[in-house]
Amino acid sequence: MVGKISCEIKQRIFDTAVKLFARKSYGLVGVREIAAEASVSTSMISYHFGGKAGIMRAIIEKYFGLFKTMFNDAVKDENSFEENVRRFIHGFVSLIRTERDLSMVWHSELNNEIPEVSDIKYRHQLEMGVDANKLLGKIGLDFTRDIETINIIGPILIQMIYSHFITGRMLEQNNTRPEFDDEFYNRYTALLADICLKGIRGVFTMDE
Amino acid sequence: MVGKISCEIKQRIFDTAVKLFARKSYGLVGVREIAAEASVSTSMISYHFGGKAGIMRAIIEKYFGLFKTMFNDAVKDENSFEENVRRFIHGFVSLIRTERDLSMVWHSELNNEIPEVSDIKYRHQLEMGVDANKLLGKIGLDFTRDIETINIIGPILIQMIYSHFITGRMLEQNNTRPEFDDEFYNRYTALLADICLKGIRGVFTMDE
Amino acid sequence: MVGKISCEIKQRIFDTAVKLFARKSYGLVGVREIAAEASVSTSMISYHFGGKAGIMRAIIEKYFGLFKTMFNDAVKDENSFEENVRRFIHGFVSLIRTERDLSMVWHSELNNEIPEVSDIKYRHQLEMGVDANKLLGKIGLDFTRDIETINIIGPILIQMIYSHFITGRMLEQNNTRPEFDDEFYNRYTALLADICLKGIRGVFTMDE
Amino acid sequence: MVGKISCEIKQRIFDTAVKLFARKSYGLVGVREIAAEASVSTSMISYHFGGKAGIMRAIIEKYFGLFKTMFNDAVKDENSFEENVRRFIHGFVSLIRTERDLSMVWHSELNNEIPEVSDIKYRHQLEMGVDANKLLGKIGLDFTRDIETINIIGPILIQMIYSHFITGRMLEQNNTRPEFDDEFYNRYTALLADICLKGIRGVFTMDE
DNA sequence: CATGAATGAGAATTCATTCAT
DNA sequence: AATGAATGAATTCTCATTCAT
Repeated sequence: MVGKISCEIKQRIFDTAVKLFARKSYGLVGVREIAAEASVSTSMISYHFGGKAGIMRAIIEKYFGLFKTMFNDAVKDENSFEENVRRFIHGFVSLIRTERDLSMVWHSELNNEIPEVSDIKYRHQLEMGVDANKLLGKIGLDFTRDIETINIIGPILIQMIYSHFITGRMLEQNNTRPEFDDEFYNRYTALLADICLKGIRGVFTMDE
Repeated sequence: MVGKISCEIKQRIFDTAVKLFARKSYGLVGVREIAAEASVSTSMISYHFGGKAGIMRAIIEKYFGLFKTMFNDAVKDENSFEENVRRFIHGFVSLIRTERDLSMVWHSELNNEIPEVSDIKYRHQLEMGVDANKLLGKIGLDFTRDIETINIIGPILIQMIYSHFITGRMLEQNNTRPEFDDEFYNRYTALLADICLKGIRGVFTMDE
Repeated sequence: MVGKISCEIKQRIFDTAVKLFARKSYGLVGVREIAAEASVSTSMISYHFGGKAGIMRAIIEKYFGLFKTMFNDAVKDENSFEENVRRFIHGFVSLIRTERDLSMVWHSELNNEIPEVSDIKYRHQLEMGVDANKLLGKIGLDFTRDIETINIIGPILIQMIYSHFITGRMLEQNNTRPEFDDEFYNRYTALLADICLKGIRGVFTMDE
Repeated sequence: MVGKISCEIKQRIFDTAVKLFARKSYGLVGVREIAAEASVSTSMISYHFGGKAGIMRAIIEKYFGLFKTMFNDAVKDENSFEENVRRFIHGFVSLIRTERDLSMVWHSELNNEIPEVSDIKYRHQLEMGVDANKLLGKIGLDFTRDIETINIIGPILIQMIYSHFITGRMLEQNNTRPEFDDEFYNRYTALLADICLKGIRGVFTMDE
């Protein structure tokens, strides 16, 4: 089973690596650091994952599995476009919150050229394109004609949803230290959906 | 002047580093690689930038200077909110296109913990918050009351604008290899502005 | 019995190790590689041979046992010098052909300093000196007086016989890919004996 | 220039590696050991030779250059076959004596599969075949018809000449510790030539 | 200004072996 | 008898930096 991790040590390495990669990026984290933080011997990384890149592969597989499950739970043919958008955004935000480090690693390594990993990245990205079409198709787009628009809007959606988390640490470092609780994320999710459906100004006309 | 690089070798190092960092991330690029690609001796990096991190500092300074210039050119008090949004998006897209590698480095290193660089990152991020407020203030937001919304919408805007470039390489690898010319970026800019102002569906009601 | 291996797994490890050592040398083959190729667990090597060096010891013991048997079968007091030389060469070539990998390992590790193995190597080399004397003594040499000549000719004989096998792989890689069948080895054996008995030119005066 | 080594440290690494490889084989010697014995930093090996295998490549190149020079000095078209054989043997023995470790490394790695080095080994072996033909051609061999014989006798010659050095250390370890001086090597060279020209028994009929 | 040899710390990985099962 | 997870030492190699020239 993809992403299934049986051994306890293997899991600890995986979790630690995800945490460190999220904070410092793949290239700036060493296997010694992961091993030390996970309290295992360095050789265990090669033993269980076949090397540092192997952890990255596992991370991408794991993330994609979660994304797919989330997507299939959220987006249904029988729903309206608006409902699908809201449910997708909600599901995506929940996924990022639940697996924040994992999600951030996936996102920040999107653009990194790591040869050993590029094959599975490529495969998953193709599948995400199919998903995007399924979501946006409801709006009445013709995939063959409007492929450019789909290829633009899909990424926009993803980046919008991620936006808070990308700048999250930055805000945490600043003097304004807001609390990011369930309440906040409800507002965040609603805001995203409103912008998608009505534009920025729509957010405020609705509020007032 | 900020970001001004006088010496020709220094400039070559800078440009090469930007190109490589954009492709492979800061942590995965070594000084030897930069020096070789720039056809200079490795010691020149320490000499001109005081080390690898020094290049990163220069990159961030340079990017921020360009951003600030762009912002001040685009966003004016005398313009309407809609006009400011459109001009900002246009200016931002143009900046990213003109200095694509530089922009990608800035963006992808946003979340990376590089101790030697974190101080200037922090300072600049604060200033961008001020800018965001200036842009969104036109919509009638009260900075003191709606700070959360501003802190959410600002990043959303940035990520939306970046979205195409983040997934750009991915698209280039896929079988669909669209041409990204001026025409395309006009459509892209308009699309972004429309989504901001009217929501996703608004994009299509306008088209038809 | 020396060299006798009872357990089936132990035998598989031994054979695989011989094969790999012959191809890549003792120092360049790891226990993991042997275990994998033999489809056994790595720990079996320590279990059955007490470690990697233990395999080498077993190899040397095995080879020496075969050599001794061959020698005693080939060289008899009642034979003439010429007959003994021819029979010895024939037996030696047959031995190398039958146990080619084993023979190559023995030969190529002749000069390698492997501390854990040097004691048995030393003991066997002494015995081979005795054998050489027995063979060459027939020619009328006085062991006590002509020991230097014996110590020279013995090794010469061995290296001559091995010569084809040492350069065998080289020839196989070259464009000329001769077939090495029984016919060939008959010619090879005769040629060796002729050189020993008559010199290089003698080979050709006989042919014509 | 092939084999030319300018830097003093590079030379020290080379010499030390040759010494250690000769004693323990390529696979059993580590770069740390070489560096320590040569009193240089470990990284110098990668710096100057591009890695451990690079030393091996340099060794093979160096040896082949010396061999070629020796061969061209010794074997002349105007000489008789016998003279060429004697001069070749003499030159070869001198070469091995002068560059004993180098020669032993070349010889003992003949059969080792070191992927990074196999290309140059292959190239040199081809050229040695050409040399062998030149030497033996004088005896009246037809290269196209007698290629098999040449391919057999060439290696035999090499192994005969090497034989003393291959078993040399062995003899040194034994209780009989003969002195190997110029006198000895004169006898050794003559013996080899006599065997080549007259066979083993010829050695003694001449002596007596 | 610019070089490139040199460094030592640190990188990832592989090693042979052990040990609980 | 056999396994395979686990280890820690040792492997080769790369790192960013320094320094004499």
